[in-house]
Amino acid sequence: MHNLLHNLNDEQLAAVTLPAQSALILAGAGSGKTRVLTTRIAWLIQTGQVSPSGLLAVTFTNKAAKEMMTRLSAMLPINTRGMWIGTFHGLCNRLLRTHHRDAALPQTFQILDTQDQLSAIKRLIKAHNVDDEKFPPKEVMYFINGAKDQGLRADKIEPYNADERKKCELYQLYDDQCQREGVVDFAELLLRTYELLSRNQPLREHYQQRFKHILVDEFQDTNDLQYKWLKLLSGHGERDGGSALFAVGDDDQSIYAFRGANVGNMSAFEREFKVQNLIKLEQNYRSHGHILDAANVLIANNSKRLGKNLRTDAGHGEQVRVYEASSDLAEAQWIIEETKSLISDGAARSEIAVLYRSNAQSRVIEHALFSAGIPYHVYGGLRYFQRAEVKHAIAYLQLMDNPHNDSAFLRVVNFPTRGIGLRSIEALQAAAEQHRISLYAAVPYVAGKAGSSLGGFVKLVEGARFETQQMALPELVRVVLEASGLLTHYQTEKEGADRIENLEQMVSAATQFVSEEGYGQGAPAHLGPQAQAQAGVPIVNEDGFEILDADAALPTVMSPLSAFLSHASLEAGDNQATAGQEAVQMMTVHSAKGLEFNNVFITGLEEGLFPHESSSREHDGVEEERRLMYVAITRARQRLYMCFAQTRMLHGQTRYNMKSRFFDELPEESLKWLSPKVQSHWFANKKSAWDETPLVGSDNAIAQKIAQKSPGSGWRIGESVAHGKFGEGVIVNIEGSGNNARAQINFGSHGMKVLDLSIAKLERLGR
DNA sequence: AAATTTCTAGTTTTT
DNA sequence: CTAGAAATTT
Repeated sequence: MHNLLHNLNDEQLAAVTLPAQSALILAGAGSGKTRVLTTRIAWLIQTGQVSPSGLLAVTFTNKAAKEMMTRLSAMLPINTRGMWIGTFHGLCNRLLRTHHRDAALPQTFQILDTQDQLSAIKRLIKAHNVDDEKFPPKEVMYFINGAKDQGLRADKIEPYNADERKKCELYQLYDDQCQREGVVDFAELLLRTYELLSRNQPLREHYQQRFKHILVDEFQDTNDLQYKWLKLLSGHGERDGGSALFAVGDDDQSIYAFRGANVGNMSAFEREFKVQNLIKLEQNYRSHGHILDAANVLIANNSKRLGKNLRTDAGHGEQVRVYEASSDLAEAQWIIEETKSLISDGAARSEIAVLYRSNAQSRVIEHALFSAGIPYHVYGGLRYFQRAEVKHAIAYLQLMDNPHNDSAFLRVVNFPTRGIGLRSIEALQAAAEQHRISLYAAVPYVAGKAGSSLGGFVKLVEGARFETQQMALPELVRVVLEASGLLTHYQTEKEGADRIENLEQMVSAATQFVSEEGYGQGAPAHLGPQAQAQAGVPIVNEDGFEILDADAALPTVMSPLSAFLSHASLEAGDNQATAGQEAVQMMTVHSAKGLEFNNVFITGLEEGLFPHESSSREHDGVEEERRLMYVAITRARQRLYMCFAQTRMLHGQTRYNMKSRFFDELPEESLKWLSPKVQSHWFANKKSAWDETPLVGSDNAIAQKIAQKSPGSGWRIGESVAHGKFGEGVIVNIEGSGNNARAQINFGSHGMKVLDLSIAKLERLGR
């Protein structure tokens, strides 16, 4: 038994072997968080404290869930497939499929991804003649999702003003529309499950008693609804004790507030669950000392922290290399040079990561890497199931499984084109609106030519369903690709080769899905759970309430087709981990979270970019940016580079930025400035002046000197200056001349100022 | 229905 | 500037 616990440090061991009570594990970057989580599960099972079916492990990404299962399989000889390990959304999907009746959903309900949701809202706004200038669909979507993420239905929101009242109305209409169509969005999966369990006592108690242990990864990323969901499921405040909730997270790596994550859940959890077991994992196994020092010193500038300090046994290692480039192009060029020398020193390309704050920054660097002939891989493009052609194919499959999905209907009713134009659709929408039914169901109500062409489309879908009745999923997919006319369509299109390839790939995706998810290879794709079920034994509880437990994996509650469609929505496919050739890894800092590399470049460290300018407007925005910087730094194992540029093209305009404030928050001794640290003759001269005369006097003297010597003209755009009150800044623009010359200066955190050059006391920071 | 022009927004992302 | 959507023309 104890081999499991081998090689754990004291902190880790303590966390793994905690008693069955609520616990909060503050797991620093690179402290072996996943290891603790999986070993804890293995230990609980191996010591007989809980059976594999008695615990629930929740993650945010499929990748993390898979990783956990893989590691667990390696530790214990158990089948992890049937275990309750998954994402919030995946687990909710499983519960809702099993209890679809109680949740008031059709068994074949479908999941809208963000694109589908947006188009559904656009449709709604149009149908109700709402001004989309005043209520942009995106904004309405954020409003709805934001409300759902807090667990709020439309009728529970107290609108601030008329606009918000309208949004609530739209929210309600949207929910009605989804209900009619038999579709749910991502947030709905969680909210619906939450409501199901809170309203249905026998069901709730069943699952509460079942899950003796609940383990949550990345707890700092939970939103309000997810926290409520966990509280409910753990039976907090209901039964004695409730289940043991084991939360693992790092408040310093909370970087998803913008999508509803609430770090406050960590302290709320500690308080509300009266957590006695708080363990900090502070031993870092990833980074060398200077890198860790930089991270520690930087993050200490944040006020709202639970408090944690990483340490390493690895020794200081190299200093962080800092480079100031004259332009974004020069920055990219420098990255190329350093990358080349890393590679020639034997570094693997895949161990070199270039990180940036926003995607727009990747272009220049990509271009430079391309010109230099260095292979690279950019993370975060379109994912497989998001590609237009794949979404089209999916839409046909969706219609076969649930014809009332209007989003799917509209996507393909005239694609490939079959003479169903705008007027036909409008007639159909009118009929659907009138009878309050789906577009598909409204087809018989449309008369004339439009009616017959629409009828043809319905026949196509029905025909495909009939034809594929006895087929296994991969075969079904192939038939639908043909019958829909998609393959033919792209064959005739000149640039359709890639798209055809993607469509073909769907057959193999289906094959892989069927074998991995445990569907009998030849099982008919349409076959309902009843026909397949050999598991899923009904459970009768004390009240005589019959529950079909969502016990075994999905095959018992879903047809292969439904399951595949859920899979397509919930797991949009990897764009990550294209572990193809050896390539330099390029990604945003956000997507670098959880990864590590021997060599890391953090680029574009400029005020306005990183920290991003919009962060200063948000509550605790700069603290979040600082955490983001902390995440970036802690990705590096051995060598870390930081760089910034004096000028940068952004939105077609040249911008002059100051270096990031984060440089002032890093320990001097851990940094090695490769370019001269903004010192020139002027600066040097100024220094001697400082020595001779008191502060204020010297400032004045220099300002006068400047004013006399070169009234207005001596300054140039892009130049760095310092001001007694506003600190360091960059001249962005100069207007007027002579004694009237005024300069627009970007003082970073102090904002943009326009100063009269003959009056303002400016000193030059040479470049 | 396809091709062309015009407009417009422009952090971060998973499910 | 520039990608992607929307509007407009052919």
